[in-house]
Amino acid sequence: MNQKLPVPERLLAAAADLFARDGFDAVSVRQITSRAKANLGAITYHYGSKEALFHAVIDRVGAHLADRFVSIAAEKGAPLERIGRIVTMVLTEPNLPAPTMILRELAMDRPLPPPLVQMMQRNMGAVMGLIREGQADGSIRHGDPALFAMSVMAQPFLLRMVSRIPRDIAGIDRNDPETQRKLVKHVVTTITRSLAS
Amino acid sequence: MNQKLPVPERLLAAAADLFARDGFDAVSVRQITSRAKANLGAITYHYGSKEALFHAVIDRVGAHLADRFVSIAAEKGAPLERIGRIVTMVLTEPNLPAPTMILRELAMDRPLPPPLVQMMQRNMGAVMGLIREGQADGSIRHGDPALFAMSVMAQPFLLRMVSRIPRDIAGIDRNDPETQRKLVKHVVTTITRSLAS
DNA sequence: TTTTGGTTCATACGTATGTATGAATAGCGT
DNA sequence: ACGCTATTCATACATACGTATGAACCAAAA
Repeated sequence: MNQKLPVPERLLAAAADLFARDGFDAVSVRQITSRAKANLGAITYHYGSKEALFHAVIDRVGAHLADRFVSIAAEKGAPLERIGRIVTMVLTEPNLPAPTMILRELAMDRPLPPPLVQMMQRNMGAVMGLIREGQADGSIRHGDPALFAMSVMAQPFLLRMVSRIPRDIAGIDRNDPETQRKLVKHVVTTITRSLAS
Repeated sequence: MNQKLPVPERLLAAAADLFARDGFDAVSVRQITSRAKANLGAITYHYGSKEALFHAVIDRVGAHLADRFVSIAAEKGAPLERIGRIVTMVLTEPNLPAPTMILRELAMDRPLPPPLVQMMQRNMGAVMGLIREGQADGSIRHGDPALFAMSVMAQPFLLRMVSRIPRDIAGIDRNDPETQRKLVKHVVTTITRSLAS
């Protein structure tokens, strides 16, 4: 890690790595400060608490994902085509901890971190906008845009984690580039077919 | 809780409730034994360790879910129709902690509990069987049954957690029975359309 | 040069953790 | 009634946790 970064940035980066991989409960303050090469008290001093740092991480990775959604949604192309690009991005972007962190937080029975709610709002907004546009031009069938948006995101978010499943069960090896390409094509096709009029 | 149950069963039930809600890391041995009205040492005595108890819980809830999958897959009806029933079951069955626990474990960067792998194997097997049957009779389009099965499960597994998302973002309130029915209909339709030939 | 405020440090604290252990208890079989 | 095994109990242990704190340090401003 770049020692030249100021301590708050190093803490954020270390926390992002560890929280993305292991989740809030399984990561300790000592692990984060050790990885960031900072003092044990640095988290409390700069962020106030472990939880506040966690929210800062969610804000950082969430904003990044939402930016990508909004950015692709604003590109040229048919609505379904742009939805396909968003789905491809979620499935193929290498450093993208947000989907896993979202799923993990959704699976916990505790209040969602506010930055996560904000990010989901932007993501849903971007996808719902595309769906409404497609419904207006007749390329997407009628239905509740919110439900459609949830369905669009379910597959890529979950199938990003397919590499976690033993190969002989998932039937695919996501570390194989050809299989990865096939998976992306499959997901995009499946989503496109379910939305098209 | 039924005090009449033997201690191992009470521990399993208490652990199932707590692990389902909060996940392995956030639940303590003391919380489980307190809820089960058992002694602090009971977990180590009967199960060997906290982790072993966790695996026993996964085995219990995983076997239950897999049984439901296999049972519905074996019913009468067209393959797509039975897939629809499986999806409906996942979305509507009230006491079904397995989907959330699966997602949570998939979102962690640690080895999957063996009982979870076994359960996924049975679930995938049941759904893939239906897909192959549908492809054989021409009702389901050609494609990799494993990929199709993953896609089938992605939406219901994830959309079970929609109630966790603030209503004005998800656009739906799953506590409202009419919205719940609409959600189920939407998911079944979406999946059916994406599979149909 | 001195002062000031931000930052880092080493240490401490109270609380919590999972596991271990020897003693006590209970129930079953002989 | 006795012996044995399973089970439960209360307590202890070593370790770990997040947060707090006063001291030390550093850089910028006066």
